[in-house]
Amino acid sequence: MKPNQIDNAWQAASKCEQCAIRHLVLFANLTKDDFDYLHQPIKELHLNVGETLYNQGDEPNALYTVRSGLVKLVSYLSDGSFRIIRILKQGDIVGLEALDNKAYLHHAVILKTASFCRLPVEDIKSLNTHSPHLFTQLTARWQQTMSDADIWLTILTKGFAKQRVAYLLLHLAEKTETESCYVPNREDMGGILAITTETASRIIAEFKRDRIISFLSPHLATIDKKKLLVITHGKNHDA
Amino acid sequence: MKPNQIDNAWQAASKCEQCAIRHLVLFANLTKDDFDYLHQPIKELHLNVGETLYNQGDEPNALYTVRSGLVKLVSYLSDGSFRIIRILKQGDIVGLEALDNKAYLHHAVILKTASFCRLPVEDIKSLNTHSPHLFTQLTARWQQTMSDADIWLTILTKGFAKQRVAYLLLHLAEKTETESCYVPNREDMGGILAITTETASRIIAEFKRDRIISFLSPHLATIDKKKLLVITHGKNHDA
DNA sequence: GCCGATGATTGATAATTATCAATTACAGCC
DNA sequence: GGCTGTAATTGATAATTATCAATCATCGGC
Repeated sequence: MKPNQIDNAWQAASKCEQCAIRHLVLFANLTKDDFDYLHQPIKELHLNVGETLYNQGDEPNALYTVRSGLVKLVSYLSDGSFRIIRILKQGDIVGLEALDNKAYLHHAVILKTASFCRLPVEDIKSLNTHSPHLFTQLTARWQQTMSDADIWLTILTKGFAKQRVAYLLLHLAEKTETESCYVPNREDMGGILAITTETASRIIAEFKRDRIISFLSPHLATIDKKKLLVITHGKNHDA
Repeated sequence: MKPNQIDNAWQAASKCEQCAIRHLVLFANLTKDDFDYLHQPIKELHLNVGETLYNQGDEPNALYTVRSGLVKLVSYLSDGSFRIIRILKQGDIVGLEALDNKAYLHHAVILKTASFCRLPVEDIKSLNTHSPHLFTQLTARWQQTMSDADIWLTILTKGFAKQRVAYLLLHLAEKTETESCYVPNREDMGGILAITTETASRIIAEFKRDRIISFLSPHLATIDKKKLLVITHGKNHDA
């Protein structure tokens, strides 16, 4: 290793330590010594809406921490249709499967302009071998991913399309700090909820008429959580 | 530690090393030395159909390897309905969330008489800290769990009830060594596919009439994979 | 062999959703 | 401002599924 490479790594490390969202990310409980095992500087990536972080089947050599923005994980089925497997937000890890040296399982596509930290697989592995601090976080991340998958299953599963849309909006609202909430386009909502674009559109249109949702911009809206919760719970018998 | 405890651990360890399905399980690539870190003997558990390995919310102090049988992971929703999150078979790990010290996320209920190895969380953690061999396997297991969850999502997601039932049967057939395949009762099929018991029943009855499935016993049947695959792909326009 | 209980099946009907086909809204661009 | 392409919405209809309600099978126990 050349000295300047090490310097770079150190720089990156010290940057990591000062990271504003460090409490949210994989490196949350590393010590200063642990950063020695990062042999490359941690690079930051910026991507715009519609761009791709990686594709299904790509050889995985890094995982990514979402610093800001939103990312969807998309899986294409044999019949050409697609499903959205999960939506990831600040602090989430994308591409955890890289650690298992398997090809990426999904396409990772930007929904809302996003920035990432790129964590090379080899560094993560060596860090894990030499220091025990990462393991706890990795465990927590896997855990997080699994329970997210469970929530996704629940959304898909619970009741009729209208209830599912309501549940999805509430779930998306949890992913935002502010009062406004990201609303996917109708096709993507269909891809998440296993309904057609038209059904998604009809329901959102109805919600708009009922003042349950108000759009501030094409993909940003405020929602009436109380009403949505009622809808989630079952059928409401009012006009 | 008392000598006899150590002896017990060693015994268990040497048993693990001779385990007939060791290539399938979490300890697949441990060395003899690694087993030193198991401070309790690995206990084996046998449970019958309908019995519970653990309940949602239980304090988790162990994970389990399925040695034989089938287990369903069940999650109850706020409205009293339930969903089956996954079905686990030989070699799979149950209760991986225990490593994160979180309560178990599901109920684990026996579908087909099963035996388990009980792996205490503390042992797994200490083993992981002291030896690098477990990490690879744990990674692989998490990975496995995630891609299983993906498949589950796909099953739930792809097309109409009939297609989903077909897909489920094919998936269950993969979980069996023999030609015959475990078929859940209609209520459980509903819990997996997010359809009603009646719909599940109608479809299975139709499959029976069409000789796509033939029951050998209430929960065991041979299936015509080719026909099921056709159904999976979309609608078939024959009587 | 009979009984009771549980699960599976079937029927009739209403509610929900997909499908096909326009139409409308809107942003970007010349 | 008009044009164009994309996304959203709406309508009409058929297909699918839920719901409610019986009926049928089967298995264990007596």
